[in-house]
Amino acid sequence: MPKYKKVAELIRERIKDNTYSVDEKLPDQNSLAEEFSTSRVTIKRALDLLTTAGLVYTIQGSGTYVKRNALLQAQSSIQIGHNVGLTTAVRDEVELQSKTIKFNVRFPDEKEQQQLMIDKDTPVYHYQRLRILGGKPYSLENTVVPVHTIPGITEEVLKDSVYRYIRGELGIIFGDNRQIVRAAKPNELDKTYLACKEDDPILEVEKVMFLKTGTPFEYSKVHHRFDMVEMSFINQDS
Amino acid sequence: MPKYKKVAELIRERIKDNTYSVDEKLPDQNSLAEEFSTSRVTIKRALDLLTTAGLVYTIQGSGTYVKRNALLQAQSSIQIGHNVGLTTAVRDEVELQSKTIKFNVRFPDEKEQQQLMIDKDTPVYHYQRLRILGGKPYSLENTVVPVHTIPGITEEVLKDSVYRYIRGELGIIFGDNRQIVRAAKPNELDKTYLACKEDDPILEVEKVMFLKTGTPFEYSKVHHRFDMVEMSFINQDS
DNA sequence: CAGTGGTCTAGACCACGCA
DNA sequence: GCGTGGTCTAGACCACTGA
Repeated sequence: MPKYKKVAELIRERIKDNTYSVDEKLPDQNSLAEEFSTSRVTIKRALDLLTTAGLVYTIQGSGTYVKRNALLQAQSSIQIGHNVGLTTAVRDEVELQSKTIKFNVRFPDEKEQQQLMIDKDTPVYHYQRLRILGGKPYSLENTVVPVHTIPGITEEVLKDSVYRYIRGELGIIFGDNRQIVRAAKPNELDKTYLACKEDDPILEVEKVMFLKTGTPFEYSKVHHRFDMVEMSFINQDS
Repeated sequence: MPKYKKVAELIRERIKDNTYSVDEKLPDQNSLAEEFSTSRVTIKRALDLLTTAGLVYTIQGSGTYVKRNALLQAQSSIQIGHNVGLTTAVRDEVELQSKTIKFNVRFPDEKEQQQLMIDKDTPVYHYQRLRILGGKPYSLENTVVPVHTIPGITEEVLKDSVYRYIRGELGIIFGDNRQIVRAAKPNELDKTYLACKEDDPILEVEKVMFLKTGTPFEYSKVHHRFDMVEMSFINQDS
């Protein structure tokens, strides 16, 4: 682990155990550089990490301060980018299952061509899966994946995790993803598989996943039961 | 503007106008340093910016490459952190209005105390506003703000923009915000003010806004008409 | 093994906050 | 004007890729 990350980790510990407490000013960068036997540039990089993580803020000419809400963020070690995700309103010990409703290969429609940056003659996998948590269905996935980007998807793979297959078996590295979230009315499939009543809303998530190289490799629309899933995220300041 | 930002901006231009095209390798950092009459460290910082912005990716030992989907991001100049927001499914020329339904001062309930990090004796403003776009109501805000953090809110301020008041009049700097998004059934207020039918879903956004210092200054729950608002965001890779 | 990106240093100068 | 953070440099060493 590079030194600037180590230093950031050490300072994070100090914030967590109140060595540097909320609203307090940290020692100046020169002092920190001396204490950690490093250069000021390295200290600056460490503090930048902590700033991005939402633990501290700096005022040029004044100093570096611990944020009022730092302790909320200080628990886990430094991980940025992982700040968005689905939260199921359920405990951990519950069993997660998948049931494949549909699995075939076809050509993409226009929207899929555009989102996946492929032409109309590029074959895609198309599958629908029902996700079940503790015996209760909670979301219905509808996914399209270009065959030439992620080859070798089988019903076996779908029973487990597709992402684990991509990362583990194929050794492919993920990149960004773009999502759009809406509220929607349930369609016939939702009523059938998610046991939605006529007036139960759906949380719809439309998503495009990219590889590190910027190649889109998955376009999906997922319908979630409104009473089992919510999405949370953090907006960084600019 | 610092040099590393200028360099980043110049490289972004080159990607945009195809001087460096998709999937292509950029010149190595030493060459770039020479060309821009700067040091390699500065080039590295510029490339880091572009990486964060999703335009390029690097492979140690190999080089820096333009992402396949770089052009989508290359249009606007470099702005990170602004990647999450509400999108109204409407054009620009339409008029935006606010109608204040309720405005008073009271003490916070338990949830509000916790979210705003205040105790039960700290007075808060509480207001509800209907947002109207081109004559059509599209969202209903329910907002709580501690009086001692943002003093001087009036009905006049509510008619305009509260954020403009905070930033402009009070000169206070915003920081992060945390949001949770859900689908929900409409309540009586929604039916009255948003003209929701019984089976029209609601997109509910619960949000806490923080100052740069980490002090929470606003806790809100906003109900959006499902057919007028969606939320989009980008997840960075880690 | 040559080329490339990732990290680190010591020292310098600038911009800003604050008294 | 002093103390602080923000930027920049030249040079060095290391880690990794790929021929």
